[in-house]
Amino acid sequence: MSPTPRSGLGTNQEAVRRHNLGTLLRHVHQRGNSSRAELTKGMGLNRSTIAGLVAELESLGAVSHAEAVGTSRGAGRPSAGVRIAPDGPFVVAVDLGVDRVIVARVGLGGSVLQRAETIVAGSEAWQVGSTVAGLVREVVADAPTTSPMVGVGISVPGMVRRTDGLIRLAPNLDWHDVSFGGIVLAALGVDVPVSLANDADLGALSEHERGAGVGVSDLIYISGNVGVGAGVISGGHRLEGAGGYAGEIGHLRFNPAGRPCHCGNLGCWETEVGAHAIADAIRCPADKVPQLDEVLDGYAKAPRELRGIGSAIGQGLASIVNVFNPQVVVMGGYFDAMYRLVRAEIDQGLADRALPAAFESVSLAAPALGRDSVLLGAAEMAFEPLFIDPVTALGSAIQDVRARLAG
Amino acid sequence: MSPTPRSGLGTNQEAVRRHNLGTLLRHVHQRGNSSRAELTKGMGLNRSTIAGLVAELESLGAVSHAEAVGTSRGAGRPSAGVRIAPDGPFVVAVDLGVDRVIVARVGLGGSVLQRAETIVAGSEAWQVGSTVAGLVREVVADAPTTSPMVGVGISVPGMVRRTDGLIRLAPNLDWHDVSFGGIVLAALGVDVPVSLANDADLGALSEHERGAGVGVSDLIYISGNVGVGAGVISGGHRLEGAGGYAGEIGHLRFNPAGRPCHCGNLGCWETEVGAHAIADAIRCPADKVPQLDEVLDGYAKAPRELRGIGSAIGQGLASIVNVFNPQVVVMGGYFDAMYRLVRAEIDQGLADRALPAAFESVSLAAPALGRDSVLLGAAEMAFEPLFIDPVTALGSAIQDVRARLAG
DNA sequence: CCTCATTTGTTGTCTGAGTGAACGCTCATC
DNA sequence: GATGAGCGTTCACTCAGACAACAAATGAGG
Repeated sequence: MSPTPRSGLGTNQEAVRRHNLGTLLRHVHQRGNSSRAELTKGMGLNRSTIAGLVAELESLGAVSHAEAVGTSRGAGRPSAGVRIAPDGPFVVAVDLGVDRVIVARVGLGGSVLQRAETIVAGSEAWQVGSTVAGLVREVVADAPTTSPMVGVGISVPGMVRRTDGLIRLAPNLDWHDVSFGGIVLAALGVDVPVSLANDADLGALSEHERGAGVGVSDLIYISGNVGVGAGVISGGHRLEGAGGYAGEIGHLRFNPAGRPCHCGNLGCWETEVGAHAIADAIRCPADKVPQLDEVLDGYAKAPRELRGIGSAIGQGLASIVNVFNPQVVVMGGYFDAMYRLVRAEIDQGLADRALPAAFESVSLAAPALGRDSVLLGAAEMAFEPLFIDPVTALGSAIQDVRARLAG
Repeated sequence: MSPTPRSGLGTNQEAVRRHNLGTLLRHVHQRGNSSRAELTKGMGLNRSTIAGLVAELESLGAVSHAEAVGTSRGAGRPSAGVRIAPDGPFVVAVDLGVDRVIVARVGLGGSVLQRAETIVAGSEAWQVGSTVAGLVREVVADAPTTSPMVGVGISVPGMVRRTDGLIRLAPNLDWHDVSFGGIVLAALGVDVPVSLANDADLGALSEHERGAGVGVSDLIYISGNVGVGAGVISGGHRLEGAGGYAGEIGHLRFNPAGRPCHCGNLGCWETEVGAHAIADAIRCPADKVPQLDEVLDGYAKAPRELRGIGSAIGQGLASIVNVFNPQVVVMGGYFDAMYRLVRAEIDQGLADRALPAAFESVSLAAPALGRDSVLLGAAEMAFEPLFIDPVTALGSAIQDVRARLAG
């Protein structure tokens, strides 16, 4: 009904079909299995049009027919079910952490079909790329040969250039200007669409799509890994920035009389609420900092030392809330644990410092997808081309992945 | 070619026509007078389709034919000109300042056809509404009777709720929860679409459309009025936030050991770089604070007292650049003058504190539309429905405005 | 001055996507 | 078991945009 005003391009009817096909598939992806009646209402199109679209997606192998699915509610002939095809398209999601890598095969609907995880040994990019390639081979091992692989989505704890996916800087991996997508592809020996993005951005994406922010068009995912970052969804769109580096909230000025930050400034927010600051406060050894979330989970009650940090989190969030006016702030990474432990301090800090208009409509939330937010966000990103143009995306997807990744 | 993925709705061919008609008109609005050949290239549609669209817009009275417009460049038959109709649709833009109101009648292409301005006497909302209504009557006095008025756009120095245009808080007018749109309509005695928004947001809009940020999809307009705010365009979209209050950068935490801010906190950025801080530094009397930009224009060279403020501006901008990663930052309001005076300090402060990745792609710019940025942004906002659906917008526009506003 | 290539406007036909109405199927309700 | 409601299916219809052919208007070159 409302095509983008910004592209400046006109719409022809080929584009209409693409859009409707993609939108239909997106609906199925979001709701999981659905029915044609639901889709008719959801898309505002005619019954017969929906029938045609579903038929085309069936012939593409993306969805399959299901007789009279679920419990019928009310009178009338039950609507035909539209099910995600069991041997339908999938993506591979990669969550690149500071000390471990998680790889998963994810189907439509966001279901994790297979997963593999390992500790990262060497920190050289090519080593990690080789490790990832091995895990990818693992997770596609049981994929039906008829299932096409649409793409690979990779989450990176650092800044990713949006034009080409170059990793500009991943401080905790000590990577600079690494073309990790190319490295992984080379290690796999195939050519598939690979997309990379910042971990916080992807956390926001998945929580928006199927987590704590469903139906919320303005949300922020605060990522607490070793560094502090944010993914922002505003008006339903990802906030990317000119280069793709938007959301670097860790380096907001917080206390100019504070400690030096690795970025060169004094008293960035990250120096007060980052993993190292928290670890110092609770005397957690430095080598356990990457698992800070698990360490914090070990506490039943908040040690006194964390209270001040809780206030600092709340006060920093206030700036963020003032600037972005989100409806939901999802506390990702170790912020989830922190919010459980020092909720009162965080809430108080936020209430004290946020502007009333922005404060009244915001709420803090735990990630509904738990620790899989970022992983599932990588999957969402990889699926995206499928919802823009299913025919093209499935055309460029690779078939019989198992065989082609054998080497 | 690429309809919005977010709306979730399907596209039917009625919507296609609406979109193409609107997009075509938007092109004409942006480029000013154009030619059918240009539009064919710009929209990626067929020649004959463009011809049909132009014909429909002509019959709607929005554009008119022009034979062989401009200088022909190269061989071939010269393309028919598509001109903005002289008696075409217009909007009324209102720039509500702290101490004055500017009202203008603005035509397609962003041309100011008539303008009126006055000092605001009383600060009661109904008084201001009455004043505005009077100015509106002035600026439509010479409008052709066949020219339809599409709507009224009002810029407000404060927070505007996006759902209904309620002014939640305009600190420098001392307004709380004022339905100013309704007040103006009541004073005018007609019913036209009225839209309100924050001044900084509108500055960003116009600078993006036809100012220093043409072709730039990520820009920030820093508004220096009495308060400090920002309008953000990201990925070509306005950043609004859940309630419409996004961009309140004046209350970013800057110096927790600093002066108290009217918002209740200590050391907000605004307390260091706001109009009152600058006025104090240069010993400008308090009653001249609303005209601080003009006061600053009186300086040929920066007094020493402004240098520290320049650094604070630069350092604060660094936080903003880190968070939004814009390509252009437009220095609106008195920041324009400040940038002329203490450019070195601002640049230095920004360079010192911004992250390299974000810093390398950003540039600061003066508002290309001068002091009309905000006013023209209000016009752009009011025109927006016309580019979404010209037929409907012109249908609900009011004809023969002069007569109907006579009372 | 004439011819040619080039670009665009104009016209009529065609394609294809979504619509809408008629009809039949399947359910819940009484 | 009759009835109504909701849905799938089919087919004719509408209409927006594409496409091809032709006409018109320019600049370049001889």
